Amino acid sequence: MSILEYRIIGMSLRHALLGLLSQGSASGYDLLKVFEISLANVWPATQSQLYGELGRLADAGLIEVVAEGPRGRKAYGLTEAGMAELRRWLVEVPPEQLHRSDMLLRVFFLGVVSTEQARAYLEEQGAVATRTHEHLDTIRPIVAEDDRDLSVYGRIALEWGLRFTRMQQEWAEWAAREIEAHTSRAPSETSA
Amino acid sequence: MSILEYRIIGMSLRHALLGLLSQGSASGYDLLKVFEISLANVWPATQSQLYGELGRLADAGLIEVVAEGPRGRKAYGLTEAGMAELRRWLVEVPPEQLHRSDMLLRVFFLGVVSTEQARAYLEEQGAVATRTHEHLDTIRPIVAEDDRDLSVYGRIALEWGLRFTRMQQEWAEWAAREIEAHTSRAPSETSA
DNA sequence: TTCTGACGTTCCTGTAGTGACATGTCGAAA
DNA sequence: TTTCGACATGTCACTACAGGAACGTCAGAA
Repeated sequence: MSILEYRIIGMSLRHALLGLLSQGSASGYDLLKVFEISLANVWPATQSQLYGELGRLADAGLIEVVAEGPRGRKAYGLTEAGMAELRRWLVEVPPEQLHRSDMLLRVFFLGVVSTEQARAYLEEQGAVATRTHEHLDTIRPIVAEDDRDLSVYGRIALEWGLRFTRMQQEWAEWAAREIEAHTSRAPSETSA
Repeated sequence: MSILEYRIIGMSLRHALLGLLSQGSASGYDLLKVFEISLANVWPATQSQLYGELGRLADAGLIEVVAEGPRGRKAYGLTEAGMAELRRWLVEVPPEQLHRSDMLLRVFFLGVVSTEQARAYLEEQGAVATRTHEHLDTIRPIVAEDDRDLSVYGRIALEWGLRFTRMQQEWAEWAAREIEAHTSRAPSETSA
């Protein structure tokens, strides 16, 4: 049996923009703020990427300028074709199951530092996860209170974050214990 | 190019190579096989990236050619400087906490498809996670049996995968139920 | 009035990542 | 002997991404 086979179908910035515009028209600047705040942990994007992509989407007829404002502001809205593309992506294109994981890569090579350093590293990771988890927990009531029709998806995304951070935290603790157990069974020279 | 002007922020392909070479010398072709098989879901890399990076690492003095074989084969090994850099990266450089998540991005916009489609999507995600989990579970005894000194880190990485997939699966089931509950409370028109 | 700061877009440079193609060596089979 | 497939490295063009400089507009404060 071969290791998982998957295809990487990139370009989700495009669909992030379509998704945001499906919830109302906005300018590049507006969208940039959304990326800086609410979408930062999900799909970070920079201004140079964003404006470029908006231009390409407009050329492709997926979005169009629906209003112009002061200072050259252009508000974009989704076209029919854009909405169709968004739906198609959501339903038909399989999501990426796995992505590059800096952390996992490190774990593969933790053996080259001392056991003590490896344990300290994992404890730090657990602590970071705990902090993030607590932060998410803080904003949970705020999201829950927002009872617009769509907010169920906001809650689902938040819950993912909560579960992910808790998992990471428990894993880090388990891993640190595992290293300790391994060390006491077979004490190796501290190699760094 | 001197080591001084060599940038070391981000770019974990570099450290993946150093990590692999820390476990024994290997040629570009050997390393490519490792990326295709065991490192595929952690840090995918292509051949064009790999050979280029090997050249740059050699120029920077972090690795060196330790043997030459037939068909122009060059086996690389880690230098002292390379090992030092690997240790530095592991211990000093903080890992990225968050990365792009295609899946979460989709959840944010699930509202634009019908409730039925959204539920189906989440169930599919749960099923995929379950399959991956089962696959990982299958290879668990193989990893456990390999009792070299370093294998504890292999086990830790595997455990991360197991916990991650279980978390994802439980979350998808929870989310599907959540959507169902939301729908029965406030039945909305199927919008697609 | 002038200055400042937020708004808003455009462009630039450099690096990272992808897929395809080009080049060549070698062993074994037909 | 020819040919084919695995081995092995190298290069190319293109896209994605990051960071920021440059530039103009407008509202309100000093």
